[in-house]
Amino acid sequence: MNANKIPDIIIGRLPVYLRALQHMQDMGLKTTSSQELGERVGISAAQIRKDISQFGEFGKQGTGYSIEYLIKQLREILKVDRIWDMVIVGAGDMGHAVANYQGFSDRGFSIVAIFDNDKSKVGQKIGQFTIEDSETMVNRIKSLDVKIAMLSVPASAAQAVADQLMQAGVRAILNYAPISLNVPNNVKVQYIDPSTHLQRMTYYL
Amino acid sequence: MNANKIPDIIIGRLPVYLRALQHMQDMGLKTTSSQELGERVGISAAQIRKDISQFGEFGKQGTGYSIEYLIKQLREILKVDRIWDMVIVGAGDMGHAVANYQGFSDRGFSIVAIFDNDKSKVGQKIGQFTIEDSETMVNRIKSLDVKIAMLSVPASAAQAVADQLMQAGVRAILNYAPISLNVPNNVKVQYIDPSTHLQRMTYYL
DNA sequence: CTTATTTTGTACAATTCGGTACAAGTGCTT
DNA sequence: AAGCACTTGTACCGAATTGTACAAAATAAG
Repeated sequence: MNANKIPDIIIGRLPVYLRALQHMQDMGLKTTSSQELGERVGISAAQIRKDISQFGEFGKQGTGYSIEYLIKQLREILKVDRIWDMVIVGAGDMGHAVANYQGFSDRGFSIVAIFDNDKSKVGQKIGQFTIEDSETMVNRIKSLDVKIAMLSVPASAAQAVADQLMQAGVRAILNYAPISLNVPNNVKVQYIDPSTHLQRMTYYL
Repeated sequence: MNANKIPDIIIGRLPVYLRALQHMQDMGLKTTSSQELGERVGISAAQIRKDISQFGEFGKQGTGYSIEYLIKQLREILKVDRIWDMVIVGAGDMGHAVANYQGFSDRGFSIVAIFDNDKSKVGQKIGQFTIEDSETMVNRIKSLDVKIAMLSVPASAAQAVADQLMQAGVRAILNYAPISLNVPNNVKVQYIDPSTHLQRMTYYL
């Protein structure tokens, strides 16, 4: 792996490649080519080859890539060759749906705690989790040494909660609240706002 | 407004600007500058000016932009100066959460029907909606003339359902299933896969 | 009325990104 | 063992995107 600075945009495509490769592996395939992978994910073969070659020579001329090996490499590059603990803040409908989602463990993530500031929710169960009080959140996250949080609180509370999360040592936030967060450079945010995603498409209708 | 082809990447930023502007309006602000807006959304002021100026001269030197006017313009550009009907396919946890989400109507969208292929769910209520049978989906969507769908079925079913949706005339799909969809050029897809979003951040941790 | 301050829209420059094309390696067939 | 089909990794180039800088317009202050 080069010590070069890899562009964000490339890093952003790797999880898509990884997801497609795992799907192919589940279907029993052993090898693939940049051509085939490209058709699956809707990206040109050359782009995929160039992206992957940023990190090493993982393919073999004439035969393509070993799916198992490429998955292993991508998981290492993306640091999901391990399990990351996460917390959820906000136990509304979205918090519930995310907490019940079964798709995290296969992809490198595990929920370890859920918080809400509504005292009437505290103590209730979501699956195997018990909703904890937001007031205890910062210390709890510190003691669990959690670096990733999913934020599913109302927009009006999102920045304040994000500030608390950062104070607790969180470095990556998946933000379901429909508002842009202000964070320093060493904290990453990804946004999931269905209305924003939809508005990106209506222009073309 | 120029008839020029506007790059996707610019269209993608407009909903973020719009969301921030609506937030500012809710706070009672009347005008803003590219500087202020940029700080809010984490994009350079010059970038914002250039993006907006693609569509016309909406600002005034010395004072900036009227928030109300700019919102109006952006809503027209993005075609959310109207209400788009949408359907949800898949009434699992995520389908439920999306169906109960209250944030669509303010932003140009309205859910009109929910489908599932599980006969035991058909007829059950989610909020004011009754889950309908997938078998009736294509004709129902055609008769409702719906162009936008949210896809919250398992990955294994997603492509087949997407094909049905397109057959029914759907032109924009918000895909919650963790798989890349194969669609023709005249159909738009946006992806919401929390694991993929998370994997985009772990690289930097 | 004049001057200082703010802010837009855009010309120009720099950088980043993606596509094209191909040498070279691999395996298969004959 | 020679020829063929396939595929990678990369050099090169053009396109797309972003940053810099500033003229011009609007307002505010004195």
